[in-house]
Amino acid sequence: MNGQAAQADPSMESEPLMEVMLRPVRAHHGFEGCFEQLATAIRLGVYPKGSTLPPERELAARMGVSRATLREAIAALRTAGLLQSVRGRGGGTRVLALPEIVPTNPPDLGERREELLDSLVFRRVVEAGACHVAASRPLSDKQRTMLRAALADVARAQGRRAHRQADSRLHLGIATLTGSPHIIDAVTRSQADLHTLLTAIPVLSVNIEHSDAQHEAIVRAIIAGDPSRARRSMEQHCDDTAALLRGLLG
Amino acid sequence: MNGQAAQADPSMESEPLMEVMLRPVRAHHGFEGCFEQLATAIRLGVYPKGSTLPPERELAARMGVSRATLREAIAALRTAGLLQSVRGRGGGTRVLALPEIVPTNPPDLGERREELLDSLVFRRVVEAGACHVAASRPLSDKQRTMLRAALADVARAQGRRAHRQADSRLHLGIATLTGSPHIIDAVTRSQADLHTLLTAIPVLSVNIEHSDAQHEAIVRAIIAGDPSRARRSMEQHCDDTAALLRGLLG
DNA sequence: CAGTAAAGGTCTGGGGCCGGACCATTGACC
DNA sequence: GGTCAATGGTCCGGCCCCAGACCTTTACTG
Repeated sequence: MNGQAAQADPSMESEPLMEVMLRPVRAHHGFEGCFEQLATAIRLGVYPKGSTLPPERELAARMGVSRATLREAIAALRTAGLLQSVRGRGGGTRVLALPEIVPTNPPDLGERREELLDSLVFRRVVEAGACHVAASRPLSDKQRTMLRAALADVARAQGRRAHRQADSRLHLGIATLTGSPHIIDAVTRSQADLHTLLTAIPVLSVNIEHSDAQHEAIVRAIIAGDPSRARRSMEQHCDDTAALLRGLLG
Repeated sequence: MNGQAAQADPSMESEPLMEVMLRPVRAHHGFEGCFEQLATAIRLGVYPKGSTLPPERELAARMGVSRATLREAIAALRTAGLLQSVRGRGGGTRVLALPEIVPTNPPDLGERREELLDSLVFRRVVEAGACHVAASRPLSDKQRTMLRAALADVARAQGRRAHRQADSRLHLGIATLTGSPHIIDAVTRSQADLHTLLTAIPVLSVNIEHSDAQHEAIVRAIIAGDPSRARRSMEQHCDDTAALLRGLLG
């Protein structure tokens, strides 16, 4: 990189900042972005098996792409066997199946190791922050009920996939309580990044019981309106999960 | 929105989650994204007046766009009087001037009020989280020196704009210490969102002194390797800044 | 049973963006 | 002074994506 002009502050080691400041723009990837988001939403259980996506025109508007581009992404998901489209009134695009959780190849994990470790760090920041914010806000009865229901769903989920999805919905549900689109977006992206890796955690009784106890502590702190306790509980939860995952990453 | 199929969990109020889960893909906005990022980098002082941007080919690769698209964004910034290009060896694209900070129209602020309030909430989460992570890591002498230098730059900055830029560089500098691209990205976006609004804070002696004292506490806690104190100090700093800004937003 | 609304399906012309190749300028080096 | 490398500048064919218009299907309603 060329040296800076004289006016630039020499005491500030800003090259690293210049390095990281300009990042990929994500232009020209409408199809890819659509496909990824829809697959992630289905995978995380936001659109469970049997549910119907919003109508195409509405979805295109919400995602900020043309209907043609959206339709291509939906076509690809249909080809993959995840979606089914039915035309006519009362029709729509329905979730047929959940995406296969492909156990990632060790070399692939190796390639993505740094990125996944970064995602773990970021997850801890935003999920703990989300808990703090959620516990700071007055919650409606409806919101408390939603939270308790999501917690109960995790406890009674059978099998690795169902448990993973219920877990994701609980974490995402907490994020929605913050009322902050930025936080929701950050938690969503972090969940999406780590979903496959989180699914690799062995669903052993002892792990589940520990995890369930931590979830309960988090939910209780949020409902009690105790921001510090909510954050600390989530930090502990993220730390324990991260310890397991770091074992997988090597 | 169409009702869900029978299998969908009725106890989970997931409509809000479905609402927020799918967000704009940002397709087909290469030029816009480039322009915005470059203008922000200049505005935040990452590329100060007189400095040279990386060569076009390198910049295009880093931002993941074609050189043609990047050149269009640079051309627009040149037309705006911010950049100057010189061809030939030893040439390059130099920063001529800083973007005008246009004092935003009250109606505009009103339109963006919710978004800016959200950015304040998000800022608190990611900046406090960044401090926590930065204070948790072993820092090199170089990094400590960078931090102290950035702090000194804020203290000696003259005038609203110079002070704002030095302030941004300190916050961004802290983010770089985390070593986490996700955190750096989040802090960058949050700084970019709030930059204009933060510049609107009156640069009164009492405000500056208070802010400087808080900055010092933050830096001291990070250097001391005290994550909780670093986070709390940044939370306090963000809260005090937010209180001023909420006054502006009404 | 006809009309209507709500859904998906198809087609078209045009702009945005891409990757690559090549040209022109400038300064360092031998 | 010629060569070379490092920079910006220009051009081209092609793909992605867009917005809109219009068609077809399906189920509800009066």
